[in-house]
Amino acid sequence: MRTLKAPSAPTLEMVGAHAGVSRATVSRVVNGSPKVSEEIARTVRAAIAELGYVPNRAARSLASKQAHAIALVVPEDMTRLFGDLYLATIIVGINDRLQESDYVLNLMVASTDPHGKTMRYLQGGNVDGALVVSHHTADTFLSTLTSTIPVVFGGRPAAGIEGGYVVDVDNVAGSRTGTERLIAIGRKRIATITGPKNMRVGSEREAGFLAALADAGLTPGPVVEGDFTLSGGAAAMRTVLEQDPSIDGVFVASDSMAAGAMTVLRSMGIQVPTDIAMVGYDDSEAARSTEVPLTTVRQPSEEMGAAMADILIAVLNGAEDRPRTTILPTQLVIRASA
Amino acid sequence: MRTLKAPSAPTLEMVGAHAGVSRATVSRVVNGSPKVSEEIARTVRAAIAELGYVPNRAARSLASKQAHAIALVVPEDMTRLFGDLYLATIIVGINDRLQESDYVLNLMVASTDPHGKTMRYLQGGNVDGALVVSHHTADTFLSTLTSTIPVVFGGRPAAGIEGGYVVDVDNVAGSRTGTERLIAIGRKRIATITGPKNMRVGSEREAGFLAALADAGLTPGPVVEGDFTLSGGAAAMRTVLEQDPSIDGVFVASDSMAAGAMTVLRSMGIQVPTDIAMVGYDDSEAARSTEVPLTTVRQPSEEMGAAMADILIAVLNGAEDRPRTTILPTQLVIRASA
DNA sequence: TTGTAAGCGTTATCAA
DNA sequence: TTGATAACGCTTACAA
Repeated sequence: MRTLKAPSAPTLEMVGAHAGVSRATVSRVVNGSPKVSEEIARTVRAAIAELGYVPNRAARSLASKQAHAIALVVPEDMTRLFGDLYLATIIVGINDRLQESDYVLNLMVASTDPHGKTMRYLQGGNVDGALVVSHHTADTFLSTLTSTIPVVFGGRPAAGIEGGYVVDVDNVAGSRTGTERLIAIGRKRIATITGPKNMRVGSEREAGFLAALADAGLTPGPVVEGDFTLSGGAAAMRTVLEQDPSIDGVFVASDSMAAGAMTVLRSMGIQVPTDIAMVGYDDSEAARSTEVPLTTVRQPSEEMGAAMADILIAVLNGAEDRPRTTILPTQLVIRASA
Repeated sequence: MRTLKAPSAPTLEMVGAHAGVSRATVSRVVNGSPKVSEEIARTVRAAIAELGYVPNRAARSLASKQAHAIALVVPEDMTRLFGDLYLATIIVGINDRLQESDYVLNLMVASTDPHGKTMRYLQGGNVDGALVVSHHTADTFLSTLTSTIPVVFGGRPAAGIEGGYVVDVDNVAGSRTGTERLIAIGRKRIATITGPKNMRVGSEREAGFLAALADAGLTPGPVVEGDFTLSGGAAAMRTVLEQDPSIDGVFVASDSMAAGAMTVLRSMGIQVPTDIAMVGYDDSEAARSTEVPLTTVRQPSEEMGAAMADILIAVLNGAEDRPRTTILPTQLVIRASA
């Protein structure tokens, strides 16, 4: 049952009274001002703990003209596209860092109303900065944003977008490393199943594959385009085998496709990795669930989220010297398939 | 076109000056108070438009004691577990409704610090209500919340949790429908791969399966417990076949497991649906990516998010008569596997 | 180092 | 129907 009048949340004033100091002093302690004697600070902290004081964000924002909030902007299609852990994991990474700050995350799904409320909200001083999970598909309306508030993109945004910081994964190096694994274990006739070539990730991963082979002086086997789905991977695998039944290794640009490809090999009685070694990409759950556990290239999604948050917070704190682009390394995860 | 010094956002005062009225009147117009003469209202609206006035959320919250914010609380393990579209889709649904209101969504990943900042933040008047995506796993610390602010759970929370509203999916009816599909196409010897039995969804879906068979007067085939993963589904499928090689249908409690199960059938040369018909659950991306597109039971995730938001907003607007529990129906999606 | 006091932009209570 | 005028809880010069 609710009391007639809920005991209102403790204020600075009340904490001050409790600790025998003024509200200003409490404010200083809360904000970690150095000019407070350690003794008083201790008393105040005790009072804060005892009363369970939490700063009122509205009041704080009003007085300081800072929102103490960060927007997480997710293009709508992302929410539909990304079944895999990508988004969720990035969020975990972001959250990790934000938890230590006193910023709050405002989730905005963009594009339901691209030019209206969302933008006005973002530009209206309601958030101090924005994190955009773009995965290379960012809408251009976001470029307006970068001139108003600090923005960090996760994944390089579309070409037209100026300004902002970018955290990205080195796709070329990643697929190069994956391919090199195949070369290192002695495979000579190596094919690849790529992502859609009109997607940046698709072409970048193909580039890394080709570069690794070129460096090793090997001629590439069949290069077949896939669509990042399980069935697409299966279909592509069949095409690869039609084009060249003699291959002994295949680099597949996503784990889902690799899982599909593996079922095809299995059904044809081709042994992995004995007959054909296989390397995937993503280190998603699929990589652990295939019959032969998949050697794959891990994307540091959680680190990516953490880096995005770190950069934005640093910039909000006045860091001027941050590089505009941060490239995170990928990591080869060796399992049984190669 | 930008001035040297960004002109600070227009305030009520400025709009008032522009329109020749007091700030109070402007406030009334903004909030649609009926007691303003239409003529003045028009003038004020013109001034608002001309100046591009947007209310300052912080000031408004401070004065009205309403945060105009809603927390979306996601237990941390959810972010790890739910690769499938479940979470993302619910968020889309929530967002859909919130976009029309003037509430903002605060994303909170719970449990990094269960008893500390998050709870205090939630209870400190920083949000007006909370949406908890519990999927039956809600931590009990959330029960404290329900006595402070309105809470809507998506998925029935753990037993100990009192209060709050619940939006849930009818799992029993869903799996019953899925199983009935198998029966309808003439299968007689039907097995099931269940979810973990200690999870509510797991046991509920098993119950629906058994109920459908009982109604049809059929004896259940093997009932094997899975873990909702692809490889778990594969392993369970092998167990099913060991226990009874003669089955002609299988109801699988998640699409991921169904995908895994299907690879096993395929590798054994068993045709789907000719030899064994299969029905999955979730209608996740996996259902469209399997070799034989999966007939499956769709969870209305987006509608679930929308319902959660609707209910919370209604309650925040003073609705007292809302039922505490809302059950959403599932839907059978027929593809090729059954 | 600490306290006083003036805002921050709204809402809401009174009078007028 | 309108306009003054207090709050709301916090930050931040400015004094002490």
